[in-house]
Amino acid sequence: MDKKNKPLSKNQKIVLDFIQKNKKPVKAYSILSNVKRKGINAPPQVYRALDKLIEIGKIHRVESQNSFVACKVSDCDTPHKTIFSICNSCEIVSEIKDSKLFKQLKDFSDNDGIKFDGYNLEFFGTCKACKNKQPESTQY
Amino acid sequence: MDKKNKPLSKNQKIVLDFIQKNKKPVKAYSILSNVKRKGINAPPQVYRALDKLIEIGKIHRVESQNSFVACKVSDCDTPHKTIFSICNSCEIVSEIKDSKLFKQLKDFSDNDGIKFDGYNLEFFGTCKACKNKQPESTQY
DNA sequence: GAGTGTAGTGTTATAATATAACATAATTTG
DNA sequence: CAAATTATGTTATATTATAACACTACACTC
Repeated sequence: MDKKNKPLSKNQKIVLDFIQKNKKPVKAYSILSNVKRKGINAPPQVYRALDKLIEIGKIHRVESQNSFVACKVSDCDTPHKTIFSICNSCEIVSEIKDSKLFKQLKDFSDNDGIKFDGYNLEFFGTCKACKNKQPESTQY
Repeated sequence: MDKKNKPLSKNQKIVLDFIQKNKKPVKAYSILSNVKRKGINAPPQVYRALDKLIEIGKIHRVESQNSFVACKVSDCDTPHKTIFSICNSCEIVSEIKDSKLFKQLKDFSDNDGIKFDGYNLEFFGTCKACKNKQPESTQY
């Protein structure tokens, strides 16, 4: 159950390192080309590491971008309980921590009374920085 | 502004028809192979139709599956305001209508006070039918 | 109704994302 | 240490999506 405390393998470390260095989400093939000099040669090596890192909650997949981002939530040891905001303009992705929303999503059940194991929520909009850059746009 | 009332083009109709016939989300290349006899020959023709249908809210993209599903919400004329439940076992996708959750997501703003233009929420779990099929699994 | 703009179509080629399959090595774990 | 599990390395290929270009259909207006 303490998957997250298990030491990472060599390739997993290399891939995680690279993702953590980046502010923005990174693509699988961008990872690949950037870690080639560390001995990772082919896509499967990257994807395997990604799968494992996702499984233990160290990174998340940004579904709408096919990209990967390091988890910013300290106690997040599971996948699929994620809330992101994504800027349509600069594509910056932020992980949202909102305990009210967390709780709501965790407790949500559908019409059949089914509760869910996980969720992924992605908000789309224009981030503060990008809004300031384009004051001429019809904001209101 | 009444994009949704504009008549669909030939290819848009063909693609929408096929998607609406299917209970489950369909993949782009599955659409392609199924509408070849209607004169759609190549991926770009499918993807263009999909893009437009998404834009006018007739269909939605299920991000975690790279698949497409017809909109079940009658007055949904915009993309990116979607809530789905997805069964991990049978991959059935249902569009969730929950006015409380709708409102919450619509009104949500982040720490910067930024409101968002849209969102996509996907819940993952096991649907009722699949739970009944596997009563031996550790449910509780 | 000729000119112009916009949206749609058809086609070829290719880019970008992801996995199958197989052989081998390293590491737990009973 | 034997067995089982996990990770690695590699080649090939599957899947998903778009670029680029030529052409057509229709709507609008002058």
